Amino acid sequence: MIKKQLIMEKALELFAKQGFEATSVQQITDHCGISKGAFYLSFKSKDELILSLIDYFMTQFISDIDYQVRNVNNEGLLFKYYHTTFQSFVQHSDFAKILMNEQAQTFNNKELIEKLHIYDRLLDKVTLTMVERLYGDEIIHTKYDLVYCIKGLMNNYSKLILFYNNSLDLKLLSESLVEKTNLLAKHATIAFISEDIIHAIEQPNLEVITKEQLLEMITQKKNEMEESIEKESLILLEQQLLEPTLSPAIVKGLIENIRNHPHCKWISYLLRNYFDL
Amino acid sequence: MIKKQLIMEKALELFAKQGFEATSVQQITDHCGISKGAFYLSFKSKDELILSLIDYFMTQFISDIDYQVRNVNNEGLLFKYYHTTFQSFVQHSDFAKILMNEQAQTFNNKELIEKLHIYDRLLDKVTLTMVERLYGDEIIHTKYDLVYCIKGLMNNYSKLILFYNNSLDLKLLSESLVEKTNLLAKHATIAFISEDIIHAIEQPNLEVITKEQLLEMITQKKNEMEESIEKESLILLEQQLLEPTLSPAIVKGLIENIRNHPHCKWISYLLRNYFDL
DNA sequence: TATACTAATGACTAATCGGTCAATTGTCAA
DNA sequence: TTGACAATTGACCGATTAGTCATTAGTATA
Repeated sequence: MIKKQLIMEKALELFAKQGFEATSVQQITDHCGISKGAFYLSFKSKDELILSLIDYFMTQFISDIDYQVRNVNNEGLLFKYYHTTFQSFVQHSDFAKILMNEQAQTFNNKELIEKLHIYDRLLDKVTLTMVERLYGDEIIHTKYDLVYCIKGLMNNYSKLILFYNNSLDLKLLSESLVEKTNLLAKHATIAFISEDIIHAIEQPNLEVITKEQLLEMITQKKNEMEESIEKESLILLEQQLLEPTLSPAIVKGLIENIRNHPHCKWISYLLRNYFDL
Repeated sequence: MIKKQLIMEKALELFAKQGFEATSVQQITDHCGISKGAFYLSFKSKDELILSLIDYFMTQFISDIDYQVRNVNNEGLLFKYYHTTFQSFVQHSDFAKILMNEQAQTFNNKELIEKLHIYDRLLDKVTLTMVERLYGDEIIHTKYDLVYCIKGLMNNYSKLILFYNNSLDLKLLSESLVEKTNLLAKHATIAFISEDIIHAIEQPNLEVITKEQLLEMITQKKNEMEESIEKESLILLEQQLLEPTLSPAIVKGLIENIRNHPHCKWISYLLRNYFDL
């Protein structure tokens, strides 16, 4: 398990520098100081590695943003949304670079492309929730279009952050985008992206996660964790899933406990959704 | 020369479908119905091929946009700018796909990355010119930021056009973006991209083209062209370069004559810049 | 027809890749 | 110390690649 972490870290560096295809397994193992065979003890294939990386970072990223959108009051939410996103990009800039460079069809792995697509839509969903909360009915006809604009602006400025990350002023950038978003939300009338187009794009629905899947994930995570408040909280949440006895306030507190554990961010996100908190 | 065209066309299709790296020279030659050896009679390497494709399309693309910006009056210019761009994208969607997918570091060819960067900046320059003409002094502090927003929005919507190009309404899309651009131009006050940042990014200056380079290009193009009005115009423009005798109006007319010839678009763009028309 | 030339071919090379597996090393209970 | 088992190694395999070049096919001239 430690070995797996090592490989992921070192591979991330190389992928960010050279791209996924251009980095060989040999290079990765050299960089780790292990043999090629050892690599295949931790990962079934090179594809499984990049897949793990995507999962590892995207789940954390979406969980963080979703938490902000759910728990910051409207005043300042938009700023927090942008600022959190850009901070995450800077913090995990190696991963962000991979995501930028390998945007679309570069991978010849269908599973991976679908995965990226799903995370992309989850992010859209979070943004949509925020936009609805912030502007309510006044943007009912333009909300999908607004989400798309936010995404476009953010993508573009993110590129700047990654390639010239000599300490850009993320606060100013976020403020600038807050102003722009408000302008577009309050005055734009001609929407290009309608609900129809969104539905046409989203073809297969996002699968709803079942209780059983949640329980299975929790069981797995428990084994990976050392004894701690987080693990204890997770066990209590597991019991709550099997037999609801605790009050919403307690459940919310338990989820809060595990929120910042890197391995639990995704579960905390899923639980928030499941318990509708 | 015909062979070169054939290879470029067929390769374009394959690159759009599978990506550059994933397409082998063998596949290209099979698709053309020629041998692998024949490929290397037309191109020194696979890299030279993609390089030629980038040049061929980007020069046309930038020339077209630049022409619109220079020759359409302010009323309706913004719409024309967006509409022309999106139409070009649809018309050359195979090339646009390559450009989208292979965005950045995918190519391990420095020359190519630099080339893309240069075209990118040329496009920014055209957009900046337009923005300055449209809004004048009122956006003097926000113009670079505005250009960057326009780019971000356009990039994002372009993706949509390419991947779901089932006859989207380009007119509506353009109108929608016109409205948004006007909103941002007239009401946004907090600019993130300042002139300083632009200068920091643009490191090496865009080289100014010399008269000698222009003459050389014209000589080369003349040999590739059959007898026509376009060729005759080109010869007259060549003489004008060597010894200015014609009035600006005539020069402008001559440039107009060659504007729509696929092989002359770039030269017409360069000449417009050179004669400052 | 014979000659000289160019255009085109495709078998070949050398390199690199992801992935495998027999052999080796390390570990720990008896 | 021994022996059984797990962890680790790296030489090796088959597949694929860009690029080469001796050979052949096609064509124009004398």
